[in-house]
Amino acid sequence: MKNLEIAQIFERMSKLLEIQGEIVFKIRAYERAAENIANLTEDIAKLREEKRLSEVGGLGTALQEKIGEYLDTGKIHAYEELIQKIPESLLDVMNVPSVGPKKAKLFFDELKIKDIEGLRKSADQGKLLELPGIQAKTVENILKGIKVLQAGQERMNLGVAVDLSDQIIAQLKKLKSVKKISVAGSLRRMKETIRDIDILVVSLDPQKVMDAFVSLPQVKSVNVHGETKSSILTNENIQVDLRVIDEKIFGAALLYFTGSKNFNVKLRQIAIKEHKKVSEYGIFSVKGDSEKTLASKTEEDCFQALGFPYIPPELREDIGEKELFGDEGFAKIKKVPSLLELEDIKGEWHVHSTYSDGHDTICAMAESARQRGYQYLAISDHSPRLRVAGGVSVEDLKKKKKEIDELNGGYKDFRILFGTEVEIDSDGNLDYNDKILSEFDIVIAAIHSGFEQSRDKLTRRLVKACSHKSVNAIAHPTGVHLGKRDPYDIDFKEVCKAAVDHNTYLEINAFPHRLDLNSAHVYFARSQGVRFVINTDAHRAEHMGLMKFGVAVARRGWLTKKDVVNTLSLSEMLKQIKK
DNA sequence: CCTCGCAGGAGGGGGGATCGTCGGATCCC
Repeated sequence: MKNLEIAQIFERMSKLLEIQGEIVFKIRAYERAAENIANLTEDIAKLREEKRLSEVGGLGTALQEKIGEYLDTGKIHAYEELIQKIPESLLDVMNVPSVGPKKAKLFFDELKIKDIEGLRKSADQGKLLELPGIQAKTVENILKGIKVLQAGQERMNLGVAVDLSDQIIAQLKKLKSVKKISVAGSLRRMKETIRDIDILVVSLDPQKVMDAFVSLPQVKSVNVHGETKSSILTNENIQVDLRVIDEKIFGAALLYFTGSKNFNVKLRQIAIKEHKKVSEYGIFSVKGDSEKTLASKTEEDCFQALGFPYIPPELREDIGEKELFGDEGFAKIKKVPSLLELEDIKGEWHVHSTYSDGHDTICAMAESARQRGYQYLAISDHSPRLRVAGGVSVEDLKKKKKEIDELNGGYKDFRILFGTEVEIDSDGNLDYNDKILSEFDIVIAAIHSGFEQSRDKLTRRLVKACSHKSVNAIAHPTGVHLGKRDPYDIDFKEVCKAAVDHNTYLEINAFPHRLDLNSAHVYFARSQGVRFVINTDAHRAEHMGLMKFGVAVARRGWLTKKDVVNTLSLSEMLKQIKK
C-alpha cells in the first residue's frame, strides 16, 4: 500500500515549499493532504481506481494528478524538481530546534549549508555570526539543538510513557505545595506512540516545584528552568515539560495542553463564529473590543461555555472529527458516545501459559484473572508450527485440556477456557486440523510469518482464516511492532468484510509494543460493522494489567461497551460467538 | 495548493509565549 509513501512525499514537499518561501496556503494544502492520506485506512490506489479520491478531502486536481503520477511511475515530477532547487537534507536542518524555514533558507542561500554537518561546521567556525539576525546566542542554541536532535527523536510506546509519567507524578505529589497535577498532551489522549511528556501542576510555591522537578533522579539535563515552565531530558533522552498553572485557569490550560493541535484549532474556529474566543487562559465572549470570561476553571466548564458536551481526551483527534463536528465542521455537537471503560471488561481470550512461551502456569494466570474480577480467561497458547514459541503439540493439548477441566472443577463464578492462538500458514490454512479446532472453546488465528507476501495473498490468508468455522478472532490483525516492524500490507476493508460475514472478531491487542489494531483501524472497522475483542497477549500474569492500553485504543476508536465481546458475561459471550 | 460558488476569482490554521534582537522567527498544543 502506497498511502504512507505518498503522505511522506507531500509532507516533505510542504516543508520544502516552506523553505522556498511559498505562500502559506499552498504549504498547508500539501500538509493537510499528507495528514489525510496518512490517516486513511483504505488503499489510496483503490480509491483512485474507483475515482473516489475527492472523498479524502484536501485533494484537488493538482494533488490528485500527483498521486496518480506516483502510483503509475513511482515518482512525482514536481518533487524531483523541487529537490533540484532545494536539497532534501535541508529538511534535517529544519528539524534542529531553533532552526525553522527562514534560517534554513538563509544558511543555504548565504553559506551553502545543506545538511546538519555543514551547519555544525559553520557554527563552530563562526561563519553564522556574519549573517543578519544571527548573534552569539543563536549560534549557541543551534549547537545545542543539534545535540538534542542527535540524542534521539523517536517516539516511545504508550507503555513506556505511562510508566515514566507515573513515576514523575508520584514523586512530585509528595511535595506539599503541589495542589493538583495532571498529564496533558498526546499522553493524556493515550495516543499509541508519544514523543514528549507534558505535565501540569497547580501550586502555591512554583519555584519549589520547579526546583524539585529539575533535580529528580531521572534527569539528565535541564533545558529550561523557569517559574512557569521547565523542561528536562531524562536519562533515556525523553523530554518532559512541566508547567505551573494558576488554579483559576487550570481547566482552560488543561484543555489547551491536551490538544490535539487540530482539535484546538477546530474549537477556536467554531468559537469565532459565535463571537467567542478560546485560549489557554479561558473561554471568552467577545463584543467589539471588550472580552468577558465565560469559563476557565475546569475543562467541563470550558466545554459547556462553548455549548458542547464533555469530550473525552481520547476523542480529541482527527480520527472522528466528522462525527464530532459534522460534515461542515461547524455543527454543534449534540452528544458524544459513552465510551468503553476498563471496568466493563469481563475477561479475555488471549494469554499464554507455560504450555507455550508464557512464564506462568495456567493456574497462576487464572488466579490473576480472578483477582481482576474477570469471569473467564482463555488460555490461548501457540500452535506447533511456531517453534520458537514452543507451540503446543496435539498430544500436549490433551494434557492441557485435562488440566483446565480439573482447575475448573474448583471454581464457582469463573471459568478457564480452552483456547489456542493458531498459526495461519502461508496459504491461509490453520495449524491444527478441523476436528481439533472444533474442540477449543476459543480459537484465535494469527499470522507470525510470511509478512513479505503480496497484499493479495496476505489478504486472502486473513479472509480465509476469518471464514473458518472454528475461528473466533484474528489476533493482532496488521502485525505491526511499534518502532520495529511496519504492518504487513493487507486490504483491511476486505478483512473487515470477512470478519463481519463470519462472526469473527478482530482483536485489539493491548500489548504496548503492538496496539494492533490501532485506533484509526478500529474507527474504520467499526464503521464497517466489525465487532472486537480486547486482549493483552499476556506472557506473564502481570501483563494482564496492560488491558488499560487496549481499552484506550478502543476509546480512541469510539467504541462503546456493546462493540466489544469481552464485556459480556461468560454465558452471554459464549452465546454470541456461535457461528 | 484547495474550496466555494460562480464561470473568474477571492479567501483561506487559532492564538499566544518566548527568545533574541530590532522586526520577527520559532514553538506549543
